[in-house]
Amino acid sequence: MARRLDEGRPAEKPGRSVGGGVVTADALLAWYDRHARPLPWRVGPAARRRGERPDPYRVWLSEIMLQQTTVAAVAPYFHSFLQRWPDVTSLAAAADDAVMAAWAGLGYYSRARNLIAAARKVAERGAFPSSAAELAELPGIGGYTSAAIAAIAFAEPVPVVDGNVERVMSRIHAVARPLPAAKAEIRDRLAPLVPADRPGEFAEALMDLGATICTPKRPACALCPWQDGCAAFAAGLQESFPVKAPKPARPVRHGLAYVAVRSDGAVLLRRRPPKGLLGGMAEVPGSAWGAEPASAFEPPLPGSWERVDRSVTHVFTHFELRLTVLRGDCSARAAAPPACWWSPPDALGHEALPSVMRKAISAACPNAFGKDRP
DNA sequence: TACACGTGGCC
DNA sequence: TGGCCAAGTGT
Repeated sequence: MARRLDEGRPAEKPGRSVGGGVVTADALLAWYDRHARPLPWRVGPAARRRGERPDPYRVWLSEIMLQQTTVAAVAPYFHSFLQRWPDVTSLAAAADDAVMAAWAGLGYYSRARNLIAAARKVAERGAFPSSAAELAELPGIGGYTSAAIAAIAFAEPVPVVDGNVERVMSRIHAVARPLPAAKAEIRDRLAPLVPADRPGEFAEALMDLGATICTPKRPACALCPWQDGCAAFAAGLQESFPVKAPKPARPVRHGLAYVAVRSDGAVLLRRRPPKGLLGGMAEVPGSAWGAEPASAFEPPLPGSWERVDRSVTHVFTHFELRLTVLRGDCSARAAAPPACWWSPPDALGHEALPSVMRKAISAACPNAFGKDRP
C-alpha cells in the first residue's frame, strides 16, 4: 500500500502537495478553462459560461461510443448517428438492423445492441434518469459511464474514473497496486477532490489531462497543472505508472470464408447469432474458427471455388484470426441457401458488416466497397 | 476475479 | 512490425 505523502497536513481545500504546489480541482479547472479540447459532443467552458448545458442524449451517445474507442474513430460515427437519429425518441424507433449497420466498423457490437435497448427504455420512461445510480440500470451503462453522464449532463458530484483518470491518479499518488485491483483506491482518492460546483467539467478536465498531458508514453509533465503534487514525477518514475497486470498471449485461430459473387456483383451473406463475437452482424458463410487450419468444409453453394491469393489476417482483442478466402462465381439465377441473402452491389456498403468481413469480401472483390463508412 | 468482446493508429 | 493503446461492460 502506497503511503499517503500528505498525511498530517492541515485540511483546507482537499488535495495533496509535494513540493509546495497542490493537487486541487481549482488548479485543474483553471488549466481546463484554457486548454479544453473542442469535441463534437462537448459543451466547452466558454459555452458553459454563456449558460449552455449538455444534452443528456448526446452525452450518453458519445460516452457509449467512446468506450475503449478513440476520439478520432468516434467523431464521424457520432455525427452520422446524430444526423440520422437526433434524439432518443428517434433512436428508440429505429429498426435494429439500421442501427447495427450504422455502427458497423466501430467494434464492440454489444454496445450497439445495448444502445437500442437503452434508448427504448428511456423513451418509454420519457427521459434519461438523472442520477448515476439510476443510469447504471440501463443496459450498456456501467460504473464509469453512469458517473460520466451524471456528472457531465446532470452535475452530480461523483468521481468519474476511466483509463485516463486511472493513469493520472496512479501517478499523482504513485499507486503501487496494479490495475485493475487499484481501481477502488483510485476512486477513493479522487472522490474528495470532486468540486460541487463543476463536477462535469472536472471530469472532462481530468480526462483531457490524461489524453493530452499525462499520456501513457512520454508525458508532458512540464505542462502539467498538477506537476508540483505528483509523487511519480517527484521520483522521476512517471512512466512507471500505472502498474498493470501482464496480458495473456494472443492465440491464433484459423477459418475458411466463402465469398460467393453473383454475375450482377451481389455477394452472399448471412446473419451471425445475436450474442457473442460480432453478435447480430452480417458475415459471409464460412467454417467455424479453430486452432488448426480447416481442411474440408462444405461450401454454401455447389460450383468451383478458387482460393484468393492473400489470406486475411484480423486481430481481435483476445485472438488473431487467419481467414482463407475462397471466391465462387455464381449465375444470376443462383438461389440463396436457407438463412442467407444476396446483397446487391449498391446495398453491400450499407450492410451491418464488421471490418473483418469487409476485409474478406475485399480480398475476393477488390472494388466491392466505396467510401461508405462514416 | 478473469475473461469475452473490435478496431485502427502509433512507434 | 508487433505490441500497446483508446472516455468499459457484461457475465
